[in-house]
Amino acid sequence: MSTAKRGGAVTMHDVAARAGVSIKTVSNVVNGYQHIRAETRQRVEAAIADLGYQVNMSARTLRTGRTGIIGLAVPELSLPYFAELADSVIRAAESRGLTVLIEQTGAVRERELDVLTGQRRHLTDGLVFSPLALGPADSAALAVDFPMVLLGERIFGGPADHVTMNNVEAARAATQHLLDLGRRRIAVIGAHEGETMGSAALRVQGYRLALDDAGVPFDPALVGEAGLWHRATGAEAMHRLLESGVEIDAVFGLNDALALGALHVLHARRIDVPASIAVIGFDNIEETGYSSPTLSTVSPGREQIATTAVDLLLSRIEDSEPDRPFVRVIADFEIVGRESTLGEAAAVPLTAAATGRSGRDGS
Amino acid sequence: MSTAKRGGAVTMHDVAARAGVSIKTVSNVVNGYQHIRAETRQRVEAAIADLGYQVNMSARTLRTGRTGIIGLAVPELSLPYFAELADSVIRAAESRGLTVLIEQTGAVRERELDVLTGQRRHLTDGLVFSPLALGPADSAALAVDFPMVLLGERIFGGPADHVTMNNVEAARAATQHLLDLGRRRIAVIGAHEGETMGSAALRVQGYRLALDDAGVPFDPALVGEAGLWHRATGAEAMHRLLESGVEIDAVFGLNDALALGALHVLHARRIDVPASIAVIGFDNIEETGYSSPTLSTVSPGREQIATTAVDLLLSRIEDSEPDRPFVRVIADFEIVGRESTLGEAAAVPLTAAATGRSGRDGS
DNA sequence: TTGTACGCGTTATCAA
DNA sequence: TTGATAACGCGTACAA
Repeated sequence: MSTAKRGGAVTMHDVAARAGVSIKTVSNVVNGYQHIRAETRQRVEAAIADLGYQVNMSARTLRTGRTGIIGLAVPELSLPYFAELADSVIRAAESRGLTVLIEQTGAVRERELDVLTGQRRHLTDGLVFSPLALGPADSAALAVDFPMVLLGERIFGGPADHVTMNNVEAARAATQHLLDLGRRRIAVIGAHEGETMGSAALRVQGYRLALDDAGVPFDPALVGEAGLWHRATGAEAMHRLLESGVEIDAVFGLNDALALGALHVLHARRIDVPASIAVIGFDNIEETGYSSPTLSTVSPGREQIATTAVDLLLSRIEDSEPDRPFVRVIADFEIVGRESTLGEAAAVPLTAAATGRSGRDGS
Repeated sequence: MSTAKRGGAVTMHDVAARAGVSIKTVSNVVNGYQHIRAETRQRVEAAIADLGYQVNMSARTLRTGRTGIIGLAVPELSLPYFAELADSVIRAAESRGLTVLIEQTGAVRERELDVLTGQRRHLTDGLVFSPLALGPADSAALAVDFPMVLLGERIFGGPADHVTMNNVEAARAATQHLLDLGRRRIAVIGAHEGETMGSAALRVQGYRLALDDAGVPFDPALVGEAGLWHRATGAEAMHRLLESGVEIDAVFGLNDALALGALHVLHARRIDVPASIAVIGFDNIEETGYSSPTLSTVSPGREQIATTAVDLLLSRIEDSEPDRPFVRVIADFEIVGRESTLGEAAAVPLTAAATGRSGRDGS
């Protein structure tokens, strides 16, 4: 009936005594062991209900070495994309009987490294990790001896399972969307100078490929740097671009926060979107459906990413496929056209043609 | 050096052997016990570093009964307010050496009750709980035997510590802000029919008090219901109000998501904000500083709420003040005036006069 | 100041 | 099908 925890928790011994069986039998019942006499099982279950017994997870963990908890390390929950991702991961984990422990790294390299070695790892059976600050040079640190799945493409050949999306193709499609609307002076916001492997570099690469295809020359003056992908940095980058006097008729924000920051600045300056400048983002966070104007974006299949990551992690935890090589799963994407590129036409939101691709290959 | 976890974790015994001391001495060093010879301590620390020893949390938990983890139960992380709150709680907990385990209830009553009795409670030392679906009738279920701090005002005299804000006064101030601008036909969005104790009821109450003070008659036709406080429900409520043909010159969204949904509808209908209709929200989520127009709102002192909640919980966990009665802490608030009420004047965001109050009283 | 030995509540091994 | 008993790794009396 009542749950006793503080002050004398009820243990298997108590249940065993009450049911007149041994502790082992109680354990068997609790763990769904099959070969138990129905009558015995019922007695034990009655005793469990009477006493309000609940398994002591610490003891079970100590004994089995498994906690039933997985870690999720993200930069910050106050970034909507990661909050929504966390939501999806928690749901996916829950449906598989797992609990999620979230860690915020602040996208700080040192803290990202901590996540790999810290005490908290002992509380978890595995880790879903979305690194932002680590680079190819940290590849060695990622060779951990516990189950881990990496999200995002920052570390390419890392010694772990990866779930990512086709950043190059998705960015290319987003840029193509702008080109299809007749835009030729397309700025990009959120580039990372000198980076070669991360999402920023890959998305810029897709942007350039689309330009090339269309025979539009690449103009470095149209590239806006932004280290952190926040609304504030997007606003600053947009501001700088406008101040520079360069001609612009479209903006590709490498994520939605950047694009929303840019939208904010354009609105403040009374620049019409999309008539004068069209804007597209990346991530399809919920907010993009409600901004003014609503924001066109790339939908990265968040649910798919979350469930795939949890499943891959679980297969490592359970070691169901012992020597499976590390895989890289590429999630689908989709261009979502809204008012910031289509104008009135998108007032009743419609989803543009799916240009997603997916695949799965060893790595 | 290297972290060994799988395949033969290194234990205190290994460290003790390596350092040539007993396991007890290792334990003393690990736990910062003072009376240890410097030389001994160094030998032990060297052994710990050499072997890459890390404490086994499960064993420690089993022994001490404390996990170092606190639970945080919120409706969903995809609601920006709760994502930002979780961010703050995680930071506050971290600075006090605690880890946070987040649970999503979906604002479903059954799941909120589960949070109080489920297995997960065994993984945590206490719970910070933001219930939405539970009502006064569930008061008994809240009389739990583990440390808990409730967030928000839904259950009034609940048998637990509370951290809340002065919903009535804050809503009154928000409404007053609109009245000060000369608005008289102020709609409110997010009301909950029949509710008497929750945030919705209290905020509506504050709204009515402000109207009374100003001698503005209350008009039920200006009240828009919205069960869930999402952007989508706010948009629907705004839509219904406009369709009803009632005269409106301002809108008070009981939270920011509702107000942003309303803003979206007003924009779609080409209704000028704030010239025709001024809008104010509640929560001061980051998005409000970037919407078009930027959204005036009530800032509830999120950081203060988070740190206070964690501190109260910690005092219960450590039982530092054994028979302290349950307290109700009321956090400060502040009206943040932005473009959606002030128009151009707020183009360079400025924070309006702080009208917050705070207090702490037994309950 | 340090060591010995026991117990926290489970699961697992082996016999019965 | 069930029971007795030994770990799991750590903290802590109590002893030295």
